[in-house]
Amino acid sequence: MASGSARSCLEEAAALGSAPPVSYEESTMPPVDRSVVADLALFAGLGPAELDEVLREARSIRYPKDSAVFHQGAEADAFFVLLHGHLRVEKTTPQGQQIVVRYVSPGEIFGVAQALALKHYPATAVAAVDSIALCWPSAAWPRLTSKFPSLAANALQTVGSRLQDTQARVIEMSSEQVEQRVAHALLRLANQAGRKIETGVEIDFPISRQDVAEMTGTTLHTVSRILSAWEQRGLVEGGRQRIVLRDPHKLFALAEGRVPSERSGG
Amino acid sequence: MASGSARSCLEEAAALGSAPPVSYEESTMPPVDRSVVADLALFAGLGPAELDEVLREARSIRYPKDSAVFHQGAEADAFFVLLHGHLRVEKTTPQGQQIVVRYVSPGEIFGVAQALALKHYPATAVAAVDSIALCWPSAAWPRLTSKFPSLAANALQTVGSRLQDTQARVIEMSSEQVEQRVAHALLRLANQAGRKIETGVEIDFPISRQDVAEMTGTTLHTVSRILSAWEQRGLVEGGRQRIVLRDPHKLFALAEGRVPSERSGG
DNA sequence: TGCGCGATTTGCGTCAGGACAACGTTCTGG
DNA sequence: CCAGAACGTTGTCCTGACGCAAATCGCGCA
Repeated sequence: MASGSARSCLEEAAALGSAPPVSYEESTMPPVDRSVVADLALFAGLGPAELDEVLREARSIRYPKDSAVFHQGAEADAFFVLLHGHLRVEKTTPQGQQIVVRYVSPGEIFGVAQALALKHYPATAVAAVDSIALCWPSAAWPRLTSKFPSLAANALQTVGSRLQDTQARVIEMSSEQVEQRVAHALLRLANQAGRKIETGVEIDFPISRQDVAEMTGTTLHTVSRILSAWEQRGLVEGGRQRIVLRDPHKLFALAEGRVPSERSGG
Repeated sequence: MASGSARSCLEEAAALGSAPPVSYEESTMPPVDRSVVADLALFAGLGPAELDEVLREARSIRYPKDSAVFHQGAEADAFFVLLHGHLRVEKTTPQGQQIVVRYVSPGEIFGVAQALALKHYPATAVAAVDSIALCWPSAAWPRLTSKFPSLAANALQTVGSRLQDTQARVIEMSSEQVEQRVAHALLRLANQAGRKIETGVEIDFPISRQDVAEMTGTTLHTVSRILSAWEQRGLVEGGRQRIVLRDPHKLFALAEGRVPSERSGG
């Protein structure tokens, strides 16, 4: 609900185009240096000159923690690549319940609604920590992809792997107990945003029990209970909006189905 | 497990190329006439000549009911477009449980694993009724998309809308009761494969309670109970591997959350 | 340093829905 | 026409997870 204080991509662009006294940086500073994106998967296969051409239309925008990059239902006027930070992508059901769809990590393309023939963003993206993203107007997408087919191919792969993830999640929700789903969710988070510390792997951004509940289709109460039990067994280490996996291997075994949670039997 | 008796796409192609006494049809018959695919969304934007070029590499294959088009885990050596019939796409969990991922309707592209950078099919596709599909070797995909960028764009939209559907399903499973999920599943099926008959809308292919259970993450027992209750209330009409929606509107209301199932309270 | 709010923990009651079991019904093949 | 199998229906029991509610903790801010 805290509507972002950050300007949207198009507002930036409009300001750039219309402001009569164009400042030095705005007129001549390349929006982004290609070194920061040269090895992103999305741009694999593009030469330096081509990269510059693509980046010429981009703007770099900073999103403070808890600000929204875009809102569910808003007109999809831009697409993005995350450079730094982490975003939480969430959907709200007609009944008002929120669901965390996924987290975006640096290097990922997101908000490509226009490429999927959507006129509006299907979800809301919120900065979980201070973040920086590149941003292009949606109108640039057809032009860029027709000129650089590898962009479309790479985007297709990205969307495809996202589809795989989402289907995996459907399967988890169909076939697994809550405890296994939570384990899977944490492992996935650690995998894509884990930071190795002495006592294990820490998830690199603030995440509440509520967030985990919204990722796994359960309630914060249940998540809290599960994490408490795991903490007693030395599997994880909790804290305010903080989770450390102390024994990812054992957690994985638990996620896979064996290793009963509490039961004495077996 | 009934491994299809149908030849795979590549076996067909190999047979075509290597069989010494090439028969008349095999050597000269165009694999498919463009009239049968001219108005498929996938090929929107291609001229007749281009269409012919794309179709030149395709083969048309018939899949009898219950035969597999491809198996989960098999090498992804082809991609397909369904011309006629209906396919059930299912995944098997490591624990052996099966999940129905979706149904494929005529006109849809499927099995594009290669485009998503997968070497193996992530799911199994089985003909729910006798079906016919066009089939291209996976190797043709990069060539075709680089020559006809609209193909990639269209595929991206297809995969994107599939992603939307899957996410919608995740949200349903997170936030809805079993009964609502079953209602949603039936409405979706009716929507994409419904046939209007006197008493309502019939789902156009054989579908068992087990199948519905695998779509909604529940058990066939629960599905059976729910359908029985609905039948008593005149919402649906059952039968062996057959479901007719007699009152889609009321079913929709039920799926949306209001209209309690049984409760007497108000 | 003390206050206040949001995050977290935890106990308890309840119930939807899964497990088990038995039976009825409709196809299929000989 | 009959046997057998696959599909579907129903009843009973039981458990895991949700809802409610209250206590507690920890961080940020003044």
